[in-house]
Amino acid sequence: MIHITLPDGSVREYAAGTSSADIARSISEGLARKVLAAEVNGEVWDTSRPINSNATLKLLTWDDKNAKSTFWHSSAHLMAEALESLYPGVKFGIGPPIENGYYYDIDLGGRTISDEDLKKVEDKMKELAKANNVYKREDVPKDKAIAYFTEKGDEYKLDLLEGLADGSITFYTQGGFTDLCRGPHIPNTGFIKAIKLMNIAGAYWRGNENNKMLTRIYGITFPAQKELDEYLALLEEAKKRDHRKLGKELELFTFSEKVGSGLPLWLPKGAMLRERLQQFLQRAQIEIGYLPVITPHIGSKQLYVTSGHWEKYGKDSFRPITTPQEGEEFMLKPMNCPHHCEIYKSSPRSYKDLPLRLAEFGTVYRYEQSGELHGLTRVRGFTQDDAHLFCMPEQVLEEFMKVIDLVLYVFESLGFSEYTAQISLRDQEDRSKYIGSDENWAIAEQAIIDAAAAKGLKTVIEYGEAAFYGPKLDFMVRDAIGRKWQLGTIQVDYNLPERFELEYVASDNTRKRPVMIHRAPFGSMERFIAVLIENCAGNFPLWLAPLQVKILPISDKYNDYALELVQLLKAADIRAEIDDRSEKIGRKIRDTEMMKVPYMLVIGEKEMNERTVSVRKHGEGDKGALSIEAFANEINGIVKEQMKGKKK
RNA sequence: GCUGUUGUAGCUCAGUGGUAGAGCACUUCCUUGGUAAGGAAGAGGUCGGCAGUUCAAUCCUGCCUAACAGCUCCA
Repeated sequence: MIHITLPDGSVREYAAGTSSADIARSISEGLARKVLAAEVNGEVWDTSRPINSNATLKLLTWDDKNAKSTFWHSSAHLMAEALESLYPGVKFGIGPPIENGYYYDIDLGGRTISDEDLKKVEDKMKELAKANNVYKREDVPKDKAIAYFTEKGDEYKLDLLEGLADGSITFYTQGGFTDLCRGPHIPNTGFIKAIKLMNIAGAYWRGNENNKMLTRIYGITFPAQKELDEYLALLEEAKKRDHRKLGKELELFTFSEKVGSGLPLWLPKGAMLRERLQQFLQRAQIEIGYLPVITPHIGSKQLYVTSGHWEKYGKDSFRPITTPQEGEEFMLKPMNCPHHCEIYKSSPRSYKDLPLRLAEFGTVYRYEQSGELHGLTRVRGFTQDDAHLFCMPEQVLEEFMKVIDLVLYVFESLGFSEYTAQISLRDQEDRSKYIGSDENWAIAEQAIIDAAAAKGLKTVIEYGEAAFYGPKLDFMVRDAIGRKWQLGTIQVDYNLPERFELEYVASDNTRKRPVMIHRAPFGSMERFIAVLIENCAGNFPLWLAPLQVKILPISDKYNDYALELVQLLKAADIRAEIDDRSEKIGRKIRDTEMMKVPYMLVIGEKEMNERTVSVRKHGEGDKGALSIEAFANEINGIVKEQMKGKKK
């Protein structure tokens, strides 16, 4: 007999060789029908796999992350089976589960597949799913495995087999399809009730652009139709919130082919929003000792040779521009730090001056590959809410923690309550892509880990994600519909001070090297606003709304009173406009609602005579009449409340 | 950058080997209407750009460009 420990701590006794499916059945039939996989001693297994010794067991159902992965991985096999039956001779790369669904990379051998074909594949999958085919696991010796895929002519699987040791190779078979796979899988295809193939894309074999490009088909499946419907509804919602769509509709920003791709043009409403944000952060920063500086948009190429950026990114940057007479080379600045280093050097620094915190909303230009450009989240010209903190080594930890406080304050103020922090460290194998001494890297990495721990951040560590000059702490926020975005960043840098030979005079009158911290709570104004738009679906909080109040006269007769109101509200620091078109009130309301203006004031005979306003709130409707003063006070009160704790 | 898809009026989109259409927006006029689209008329396009095939190209072919999806990249 063996002892099985369940998550609640209870221990049950079973015969050796009992499978987790059997155990599930022994608990309840209902549970058995829902179990997709099992976590045995922390490892995910097929439910049919016999357990031969004492173990801890967690039965995994759909709501478990690992169960979903297993489910989607099995779905990838199902899709492969469908593809093989529809397109004989098709070869398979890899078919893993991903965050939402799965994909399979396939080589169609010169054939192409269209969106219409996907429907056929989908139908075939549904048909095969209904057959309730069992996923059968089989240990296969390496030579047999090689023989199988040689016979099949699948060079990709053979390529994969090369990296696998004999004795560790398993095949899974369901229906008529056999695949090289380490598993695990769900019990049978019948669990897959709802299937949707999402899209087709190209992907290089093993992600290397020198290799052949395979066709990648993305799909998602669910154990019930209802869940698929919900997922598709979520996608619809995401589409509605897409900042590119809302940015156009709400007249926030635009792009012009003539100006150039990746170069956003901020329209008046977008600029208003952006300036509100900038002012908000700038005030917060001044309060905690930051000093605003301003530097030009270009800098001598020598500046970037010194910084190391030329060597590292020179060939991927916009080409230098030259002076006509002397041929002197200048770069569009790809970052602000070298300029700030020179500001540091503009005068001798004493330990008493440190930390020196230089802040600039600095616009930078980076050549991003054409295929990378995406709305406001990836552009070629953008403004960083940048600052560089020059401090003594012993101040790093405290400064770093203060920055974390600032970042969290910014997130909270803007409604991002769910965030995670990623500590990005050096690649442990390949250190050639980084500059700077091992010793300084070790110190910097430790400082970040300590600061994050001291602030109680929940963090994940990613190796190989560091910048070339230093480790980072990146903040990822989760938006209203669950998508993750990288925003703020904090980076420790021992390298630039070295390259720029920055110094300060210490208390013992020796010259010492300061440490730099780069940080940007928003990251970039562009990306942050993109995420903000999607998070609030364009319904900005009142303090940020480009236009706060639209005044809607019932007819032309009340335009004068409406204009007077605009002046009164503006005097009260409220952003107001009039809609003086000769349209009916219903039309004016509709148009204003569509523009997501927080407040509408309906003005007619009654309001003019009584010197009141009829308040209508966006998305809520008629709120009744108020005196002008009462309304202005309400607006200012709400803004004040929203700004509470915010440094205004 | 790579693969695929797309590019028609300010916006959303029909359409055809014989030099183009809708709705909304816009302009003017009528309407002065009380909480999500009042009516009429008008104006607006070298059908993304450049070549080629053709008697004839917005439509077919090639190249370029931009957007979209994904890959790769991101100081």
